Amino acid sequence: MNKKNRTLQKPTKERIFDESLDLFSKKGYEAVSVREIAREVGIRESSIYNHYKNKEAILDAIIDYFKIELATSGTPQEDNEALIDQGPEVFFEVGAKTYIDRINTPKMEKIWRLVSIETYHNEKIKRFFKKELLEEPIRGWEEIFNLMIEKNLIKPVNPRTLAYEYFSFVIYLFFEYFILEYDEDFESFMDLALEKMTNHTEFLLQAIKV
Amino acid sequence: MNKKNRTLQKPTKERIFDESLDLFSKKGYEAVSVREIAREVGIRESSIYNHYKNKEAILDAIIDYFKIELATSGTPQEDNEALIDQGPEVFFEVGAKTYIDRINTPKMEKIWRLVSIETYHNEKIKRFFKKELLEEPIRGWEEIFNLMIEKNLIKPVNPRTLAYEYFSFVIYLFFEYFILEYDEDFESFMDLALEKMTNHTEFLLQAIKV
DNA sequence: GTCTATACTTCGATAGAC
DNA sequence: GTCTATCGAAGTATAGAC
Repeated sequence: MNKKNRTLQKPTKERIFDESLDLFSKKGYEAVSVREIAREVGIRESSIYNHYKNKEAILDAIIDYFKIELATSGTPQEDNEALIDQGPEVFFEVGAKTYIDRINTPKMEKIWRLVSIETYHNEKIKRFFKKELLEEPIRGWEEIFNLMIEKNLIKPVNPRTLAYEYFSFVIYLFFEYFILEYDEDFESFMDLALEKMTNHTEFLLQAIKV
Repeated sequence: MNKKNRTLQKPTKERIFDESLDLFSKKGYEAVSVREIAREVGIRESSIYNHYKNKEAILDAIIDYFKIELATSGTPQEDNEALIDQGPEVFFEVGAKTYIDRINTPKMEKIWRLVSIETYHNEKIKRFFKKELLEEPIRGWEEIFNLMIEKNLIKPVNPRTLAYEYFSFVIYLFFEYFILEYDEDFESFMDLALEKMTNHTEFLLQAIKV
């Protein structure tokens, strides 16, 4: 490849990252060989090791990227306080937007899929999922519902119960999409998922409104 | 091994089944080798092939066993009709009992775990999960809620929405247990899960009671 | 039905030339 | 930084003796 073409292309390390993510998210980490990654990138497998220590290091890089992207997305904690006074409707809307924003690029969508399918047997991913994608959001929503109750915006139901009521449905939708229907059409799934989520929040709202 | 000991022992085919299930549910299908199964059973790997055509045939046998066990458990359809008149409380109780019954033996618990972790990348298991463990129950619960509305036992909320409200939480609990917390203590998880499920059904009940 | 022996394949990873 | 060449380990599966 001449110099001109090379300057037009992404660096090899980034191409390894992208192709690995593509393959991992489609087939699972174990089912993808280093040879296969190399073939897709267009280099020999031994050249991979000039960029990453081993296969696992590629996975680690992907997870690190995911953590950083998640950390810089979503609503800042301080804004929550101001939003709460506007009532639960606004909050559910912002909440839904936050989750959608987090899968809004093809890259992030692939990593979500990868995290979903590898959680069960990669200890690092599992701990990350439990802590950052389950316990932390539940805790956050509990706090939000608690404040709403204090401000008399909703009925005084146990805020932890409400957090589970709201968030278990989100987890369910993620499960449905990334585990069971990932191959199918994204657009039509998303339409249906949004409709389900709307029904869910409307039901919840109806149940707790003062 | 002499004849007396052999008669006291399970047939080799059953021991292959049991050890395979044990290993698959702990480590995942791909991560278990035929050699490893053979070692646990106490025979050579080549002897496995006298009982099962190949590794995949063992998995198929496990899934078949699971299907049969599921089909013969649970509440018969006809009984539903009679139960509905007793109101939603009774139904939620029976529903919870049904799901618990289905993981009530160590063998069934292991298969649940196996199905949960292999769904993402075994096409047969995925189709089975989607159809029998998700769509069919949702459809069943929709029908139940629909009848309750007709009999004026609950508020006239969209029965499909109610089915999702109820059942997405069940899926969530299964996900939490089999994917995220399987290693941990079953008893203490079960206590917490039952408490969560009780909170959930109480909340739902409160929201839809006439 | 179990054994030994082995064929055959694929994997991750390294050494060293260029 | 990429290549050729190759290693050792591990995998599934089969043939044939007992």
